[in-house]
Amino acid sequence: MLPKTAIIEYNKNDLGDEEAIFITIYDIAELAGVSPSTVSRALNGKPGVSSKNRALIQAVLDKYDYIPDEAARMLGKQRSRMVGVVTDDLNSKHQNEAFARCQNELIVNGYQCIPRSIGSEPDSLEKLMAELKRRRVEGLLLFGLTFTDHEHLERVIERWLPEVPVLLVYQSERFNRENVYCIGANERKGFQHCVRHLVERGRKKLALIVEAGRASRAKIRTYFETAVQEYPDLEYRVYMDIPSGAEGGEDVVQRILKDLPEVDGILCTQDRLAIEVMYALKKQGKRIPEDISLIGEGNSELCEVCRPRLTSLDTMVTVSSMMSVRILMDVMEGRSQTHKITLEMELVNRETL
Amino acid sequence: MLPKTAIIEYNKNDLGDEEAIFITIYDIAELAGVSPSTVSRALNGKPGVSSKNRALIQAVLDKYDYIPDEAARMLGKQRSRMVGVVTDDLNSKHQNEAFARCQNELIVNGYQCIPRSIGSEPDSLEKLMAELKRRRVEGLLLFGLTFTDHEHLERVIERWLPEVPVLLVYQSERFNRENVYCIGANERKGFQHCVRHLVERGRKKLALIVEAGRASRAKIRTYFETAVQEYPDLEYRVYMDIPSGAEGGEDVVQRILKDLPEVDGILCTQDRLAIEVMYALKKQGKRIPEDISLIGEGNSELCEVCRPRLTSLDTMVTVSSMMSVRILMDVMEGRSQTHKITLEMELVNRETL
DNA sequence: TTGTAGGCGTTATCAC
DNA sequence: GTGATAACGCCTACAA
Repeated sequence: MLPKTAIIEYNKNDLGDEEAIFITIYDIAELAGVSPSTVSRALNGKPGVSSKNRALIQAVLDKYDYIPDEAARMLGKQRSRMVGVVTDDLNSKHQNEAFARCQNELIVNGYQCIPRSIGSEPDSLEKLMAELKRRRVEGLLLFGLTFTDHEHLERVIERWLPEVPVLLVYQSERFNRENVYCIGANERKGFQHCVRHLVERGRKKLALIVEAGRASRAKIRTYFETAVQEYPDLEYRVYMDIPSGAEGGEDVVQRILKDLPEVDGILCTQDRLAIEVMYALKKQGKRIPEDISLIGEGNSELCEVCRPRLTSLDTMVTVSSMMSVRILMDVMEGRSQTHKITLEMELVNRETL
Repeated sequence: MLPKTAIIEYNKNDLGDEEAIFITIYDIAELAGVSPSTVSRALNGKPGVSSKNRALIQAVLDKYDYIPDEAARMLGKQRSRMVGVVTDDLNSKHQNEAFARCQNELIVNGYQCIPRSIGSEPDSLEKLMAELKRRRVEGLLLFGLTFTDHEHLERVIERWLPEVPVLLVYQSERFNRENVYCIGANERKGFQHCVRHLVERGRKKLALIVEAGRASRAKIRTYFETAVQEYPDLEYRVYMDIPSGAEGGEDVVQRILKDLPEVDGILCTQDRLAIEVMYALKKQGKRIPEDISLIGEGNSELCEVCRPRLTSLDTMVTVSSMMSVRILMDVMEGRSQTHKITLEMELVNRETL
């Protein structure tokens, strides 16, 4: 039925070196004895193709493992169905995982994902956005806590992607631009919550430990301090920029025990560091949680692996990232206009409170 | 100098609803008073443009934040500069991290990354490859240990991407296809190594614990058994498909202590599970490592977080993934033809051997 | 050095 | 239902 030679001829014609040769709808059309437009219609499941032809074309398509060229397709219908996914920290397990999940979700929704990660150089954001514009993204997911200069961010978006929906994940500040959305957790309430729990346990002398490199360091400190100041008889100390390795833990514990020898409640904004602090405290003869309550932040796998198991404030990064694609899709398909979503953090109690 | 109205007119012409309008090299050409081809040459830094024109064009480019359309570009020069990056396990922290790093490395090398992850359905690999062909990938990174049916894999590659270099990461079996490369660790020697270390510690009664869902389960068992059998006076038991949560640990410890009450060396092929085993053993009154030596696999962050710190076999996944992009690039740019790279695993001794 | 014209593989708009 | 024909935006001979 079908002339099997057509493809071979085609290949022979064009084959210069050993370049990969792709067959086109023209080839398919010729093989099926119809016109390219009919093939295109059949390919896209559009009406206006007789079922006889449809079957015939399908047979040829299958036979030659034909796959349409995506670039040509994008150019043809002016539509990329791409969304950019940007993260700001290669080393964050949470973000890497979020990344993987989002990418998957996007594909399920019929979109492609353009993964990027952003360095700390000030113009890298600018470059990134230009790149994304070049690829005609129809949406953008911006993960991360580094984006702290909101005016700058707003300007960059205005310049490069003024029309495409941008979702800021892990960010709870409402933006003014119509095309910018955000989802984040309520840190203020989260820390309030922790302090309240410590107080309810009868803790009076608290310490806050913030790990080095945390972008939201200043805000966190404020949240903690205002929460503590609601209880007049509390004493507290704050320790900023503590490196998160074993040394960092030992060090800060030394300092705390010197400053506040009767410390009985510690809130540490990173699980990894909290665990080091815990071991350092035990080394000093302190019992956890009998003598000192300890709360970490992140609710990571690590909490289950240390002993006692670490009580930790879940910052909802997993939930945020799971929701992010859905939210973006809603916006992109005009189903929703919610510009700001705030999640409540959750204190996951294990054995150290 | 430059007629500022051109763009605005262009926009007016074409603006149906509120679609995003992109300016083209034709617009730039008109604005700069040159031909489109000259703009194209300038854009790509090609010779054959007077420095006067080059500067002029650049000015217009900058002024209008012009960004070329990537789809059109791909279509024009028949080149995608894309490489597919496929992982097989969304939950693997190692893979997610590898993912992020590779993506970054690829961009540094001037390539784009098409991220994918693959499910367990048998035809998902086919679909994936078709998709990648559609996007004209010029290279492929296949991460993962799930790809255990090598003939199938070979057939799929043959069908969809017979010409593009494919690098199998975490895979040490040499393939016959010219376009297939692999990098992986020497598991056989790794396990031999562990057993030898246990023997050197004077351990006589060993247990191997393999976590549930491990694709290479059978091979691992063989490697362990042959290693053990080199020492005639060793006793051993193998426990397969143990779920890696806390319950799994307790359970398997019960079984081991029943089967082999004087067990003094345990090798567990997953850090997480090894740690649960450790805690379960301690609960049974065993001292680690005085009574029982324990070795995990993966050398993950968890090893540092438990007490005693877990000695673990590093499977070189981090190194493999760091190297993978470089290797693929070497192949793609014709610098190398090494089809198989094998890394030696490393036993990282902490406190449980 | 510059411009013209044709091609890349699709989709979309029309006639028929 | 079908098939020319013209976009889509860029690249690249080839000609000037």
